[in-house]
Amino acid sequence: MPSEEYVELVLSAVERIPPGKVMAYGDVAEYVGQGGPRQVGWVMAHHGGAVPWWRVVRADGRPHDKAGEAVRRLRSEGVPFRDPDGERVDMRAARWMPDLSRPR
DNA sequence: AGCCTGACAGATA
DNA sequence: GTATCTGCCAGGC
Repeated sequence: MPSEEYVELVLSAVERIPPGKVMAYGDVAEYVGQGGPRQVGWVMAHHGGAVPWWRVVRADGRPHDKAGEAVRRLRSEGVPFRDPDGERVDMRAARWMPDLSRPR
């Protein structure tokens, strides 16, 4: 079980993702500098309700909630999809990383 | 220790 | 394009 501090790091990173953009689990892990994609997944599974969880997707662009609420929200934010079905986000265009030079 | 599981990722076939 | 496998990190049994 990750420390509370780790949980906070992950959640704060997710909170910074602007509408219309997304981050992969691995991206979040890289940003917080510890753990891995699966740890981020753990955090989201247990504390995701408090943050814009739908902006965290798999590296291949598939949202966790396939064809469900995530896709609906992402579409309404203008996130580009590779296919009309909304199966996969266009990561090339929608991928985002926090501005390291301007933390907080 | 050994094996299994998971909101994952990358490589390979 | 899909399907599998292996690696990854942390935890549960």
